Amino acid sequence: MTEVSGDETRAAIRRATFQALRRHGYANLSIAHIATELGKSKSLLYSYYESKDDVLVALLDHTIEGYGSDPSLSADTSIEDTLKQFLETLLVPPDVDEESELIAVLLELRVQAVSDIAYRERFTILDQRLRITITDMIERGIEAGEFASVDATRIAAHVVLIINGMMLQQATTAADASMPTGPRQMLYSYLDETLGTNYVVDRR
Amino acid sequence: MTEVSGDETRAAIRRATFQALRRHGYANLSIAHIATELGKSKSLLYSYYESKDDVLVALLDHTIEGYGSDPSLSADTSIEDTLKQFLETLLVPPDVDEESELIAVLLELRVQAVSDIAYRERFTILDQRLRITITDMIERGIEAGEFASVDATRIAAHVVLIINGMMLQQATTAADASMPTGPRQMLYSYLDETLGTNYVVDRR
DNA sequence: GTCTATACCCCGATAGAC
DNA sequence: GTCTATCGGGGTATAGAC
Repeated sequence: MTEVSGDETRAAIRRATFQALRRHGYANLSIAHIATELGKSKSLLYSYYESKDDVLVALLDHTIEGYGSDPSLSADTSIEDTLKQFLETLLVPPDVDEESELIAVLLELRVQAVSDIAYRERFTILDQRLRITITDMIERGIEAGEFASVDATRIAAHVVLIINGMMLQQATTAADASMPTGPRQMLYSYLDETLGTNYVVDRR
Repeated sequence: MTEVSGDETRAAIRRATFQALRRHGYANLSIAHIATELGKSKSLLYSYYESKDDVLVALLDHTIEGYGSDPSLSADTSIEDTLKQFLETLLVPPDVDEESELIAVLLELRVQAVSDIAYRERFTILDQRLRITITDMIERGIEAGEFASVDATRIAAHVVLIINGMMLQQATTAADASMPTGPRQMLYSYLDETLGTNYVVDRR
């Protein structure tokens, strides 16, 4: 089918755009760079997308589509583990390709929201979705008696705030010996203290 | 003196660059835009700076120079108030010009650190400085018996994490009714609970 | 110190062949 | 579906007059 082939090409273009973004950064990203990464000519891109902006938005939409969706584990897994695993996928997302530099790319795209309304809408919804998912998990944990009886909405908003801070710091600062502990430990300690659980984290 | 005049021109160029950044965003910022904002010709900029990048870095250095320095209030002010006022200046910085959109500009510059080592170094140091300043304040508060006896270094790192998250959210998402409370309240509640103080915030 | 003019390059996008 | 060739425009940076 032509459609399938078209979809595959679109997927290939997205991957190429992702790689080009990693290599050159948003500021220096050009159609030529994407085409080189794709191994095809520039003009081919215009058979699938109307403009450069169109390509970028398609990448963004595809990237945040699955990002931050509830992993919904089997029923015998504790809510604590489910929450923990969920947060891990946010901070160290499953490999998109070889290297998991998704956070850096996502951040570069996100900052376009400062001037671009289309981007702003998408990240507003993304944060919202994250807060709702985490709120639900905490509430389930409270009902199950696993967590202390806290204001789930408030905690979830705080967690999303921390996650965003972590992404920004992780992508824009060098490793810093002055940090008392890794940012991921800080998030887990916070949850530990707030929810009354005891997160054990695998160090990296 | 020619030097003084030169410094004044440099300052004017920084202000023009700041305004141009606000109006066009980092991605669309050009020498021509800066010159228009300055009310002078493009080539004049090259009498004061070697390149466009040079202009941007100069703006960055000047901006973060004063940013996050201890306000060091008079001795009769409580440490709680000093800390509170300090955090306020970070989140709603003193007017640079008319509109205080410094956070958006600072964020756009910061994200260049994803690909640019010069930027990364500067923001690593900035975060470091912030953590140290806040750690000192908390420790002074503990010594004075104003705060509970907590791990100041850890709390400070957490606060910087939250501040960075707030900046990112504030600049890249629309106002969101699903938020339980403003992000500033969330920061103050966190400090309240952690330090055992009782922050009262002026709502906006 | 500040200008005009211009060199030179790269970019996004299109036309049209195969 | 994919290519080569090319157009028009805007970008950074420089030369040289005033």
